[in-house]
Amino acid sequence: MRMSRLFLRTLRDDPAGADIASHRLLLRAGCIRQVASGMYAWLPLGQRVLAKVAQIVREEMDAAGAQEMTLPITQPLELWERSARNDDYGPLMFRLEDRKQVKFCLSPTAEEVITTIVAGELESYRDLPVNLYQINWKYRDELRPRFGLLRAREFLMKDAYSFHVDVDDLRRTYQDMFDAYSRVFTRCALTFRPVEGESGEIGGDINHEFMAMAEIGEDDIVWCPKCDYAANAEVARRRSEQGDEQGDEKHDGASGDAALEKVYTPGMPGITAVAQHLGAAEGELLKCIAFHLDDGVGLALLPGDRELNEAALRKAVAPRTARLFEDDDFAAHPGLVKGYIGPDASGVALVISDPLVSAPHAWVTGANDTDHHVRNAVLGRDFQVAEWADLVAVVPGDPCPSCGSPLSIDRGIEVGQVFQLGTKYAEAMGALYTDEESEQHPMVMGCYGIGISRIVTAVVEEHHDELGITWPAALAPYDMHLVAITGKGKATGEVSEAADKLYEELTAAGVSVLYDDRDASPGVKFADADLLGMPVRLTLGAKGVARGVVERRNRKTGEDDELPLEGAAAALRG
RNA sequence: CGGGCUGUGGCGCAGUUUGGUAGCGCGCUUCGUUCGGGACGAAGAGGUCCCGGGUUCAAGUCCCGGCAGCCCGACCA
Repeated sequence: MRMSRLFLRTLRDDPAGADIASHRLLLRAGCIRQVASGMYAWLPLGQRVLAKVAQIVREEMDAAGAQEMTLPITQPLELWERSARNDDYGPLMFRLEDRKQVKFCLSPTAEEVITTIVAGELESYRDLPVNLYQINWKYRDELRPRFGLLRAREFLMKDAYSFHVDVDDLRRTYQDMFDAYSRVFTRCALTFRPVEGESGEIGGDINHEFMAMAEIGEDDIVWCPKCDYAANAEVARRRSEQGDEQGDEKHDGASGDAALEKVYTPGMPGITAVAQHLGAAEGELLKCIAFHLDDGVGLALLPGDRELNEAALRKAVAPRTARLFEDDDFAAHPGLVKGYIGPDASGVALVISDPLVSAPHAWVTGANDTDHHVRNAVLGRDFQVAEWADLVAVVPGDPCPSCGSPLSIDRGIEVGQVFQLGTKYAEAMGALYTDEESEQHPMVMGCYGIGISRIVTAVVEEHHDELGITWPAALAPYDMHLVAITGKGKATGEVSEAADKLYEELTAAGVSVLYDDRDASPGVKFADADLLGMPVRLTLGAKGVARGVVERRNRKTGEDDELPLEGAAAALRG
C-alpha cells in the first residue's frame, strides 16, 4: 500500500480523554475513530488488525472442529422472553421495535437463537455433537463505556455453541475449546492466564476465563507462582482450615480467660478508628457484616483487617439469597447498630463466619450499642457461629488452595471465556434429541466466547513503547514499512525509482508492505513508522542506493542491519 | 444511577470571571528554500462558538431548559 493513497491521518497530539496506552495509540495511529460513546469506526489500518485476529480465531476454531455460520444481530425479543433472559439482562440490552411494534434486541450473545435453530434441525443422538460459531458484532448498553475498545457498547466477538448428548461429551469439546483458546492467545502474542471465573448472566456451572495480563485490566486475578492455580478474585479462595493461624503472633496479646469488657468508643464506627483508639491491630477486631438472608437477617464474621468477598458470601448461603445491608435497612432492625454490631446481636437468623475467626482469640468487636465496643469476646463463650465458610477476599500472600504457597494478585483483561452450560437453554427453547431407546432428552450445551476487538486493545497494551505501537508480526497491518528518503537533486529520482522497484518486488514476493512514498521530511516519516508500529522498517536513502543496500530496523528491539538491494525481496520474504 | 468536569476550524487548547461581533499551536492549500529523526519563509483557506429559548442596543461570554462526551464510583465481557 502506498501511504500517499492510504486513508490515514496520524495525530501528533494525544486525543483528549484517551488515558490508556491502547486507546491513545490506536487513535493516534489512525486505526480507530470514536463515533459515539463506546462505538468506534475501524479505519483501514485498524480493520486489517481486526481481520487478522478474526482469521486466527477462525483457523483455530475450524481446526478444533467448529463450523462457522452467521446469526442475525437483530433478534426477536420473544426468544429472550422464553429463556427469561430479557429480565436478567435488563437495561444492559439494546432494544428496538419495528414499524409493526414488534420488539427486537441487538444481540449481546446468541444462545437463544442458535438453540432455536438447532432445535429445528437436529433430532437424533446420531447428529450430536455439533459445535457452531460466528464472528459478529455484539451489543451491550454499558452503564459506563470506557478505556476505548476495552469496554465498548459495540464489540466484535466470536461466539461458539456446542450441543451434546451428555456432560461427558460436553467435557471433551470444552477441553478442545480450552486448548484452541490457548493457541489463539499464544498466536496473538498475549501473556495470558486461564482462570476460574464467575458465570454472570449467561449461567452455567464450570467455566474458565482467559485473562490477558495488563495493568489496566478490570479484573483482579489471583494466581499461584508455584502451581497452576489461578482464579478471578471474585471466586478465588485461600487455603483455610479450622484453627488456621493458631499461635499467630497477632493473636498473642489477649488471653482467653479475660472477662468480656465493654469500652467507650465514641464516634468510631470504623475498624481503623477503633483499633487506633484501643491500641489494637486491625486484625484483632472482629468485623460483623449484616445482610438480608431471604426473609431473615444474617451476620458475616471476619477479622477486621479483611474484606468480605460478596460473591463468596452469596455462594456460601446458596440457594438462599444474600444482600448486604444498606444504610436504610438499619432503621428496620434496631438490634443492629450500624458501626457497632457484635456477633451476638439480637434478631439474627444466621451467623456465618470465615474460618479465620476460629482461632482461639479474644476479639474486640461491637457491643450492639452506639459508641461502645467490647474487648475479650471469645468464640463459644461470648458468641456462637452456626456455619463456617470462606468469606474473606483473598489478599497477596494468602496460602494457595492447591499447594499452600503464597498467592499473587495481578490485573487482567478478560479476552475469552468458556462455559459448560448444561441444559438451561435446551430446555427453554425445546432443543431435544432422541436417544437409542427412543427417549427424548434436552441437549447438553457449552458456549465459548472470544472478544476479537478487545484482543486488539490487550495486544496494544502489551506491545507498545513511548514512540508508538509495536505490533506482533502475526497481527501487524502490514509486514513491513518501507520508508523512502528521497532527498533532493538528481538522487531524488534514483531513490524513488529504487524504492518503487523494491516495493513492487516485495509485493510480488507476497510480503505486505506499507510504502511511505509521501513528499514528507525524513523526521515525519520515521516518527509515523514508529507510531504505526510495523515489525520491520526498511529505509532507502541516497547513500544506501549509491552503495546498493537497504537498511532494516526491527521496530521492537531497535536492531539495525543492511541488506544488498539486489535480491532483497527474496531475502526478506524468508 | 450518584460525584466531578467538558462541549470554540480536522486535532490540542485560550477567550467566559468583567457582554462589544473569535484567537493560538499543530494540521491543510499555494509559492520558494530545505531534505537521514516531527524544517524555514511568505501568502491563504477553513468556525451554525453543542442545541433551543430568554435577558440586552449588543451574547462564545449572563439566565432557563435540553443534548452529547470525558473522568471517579456503583455495575459489567
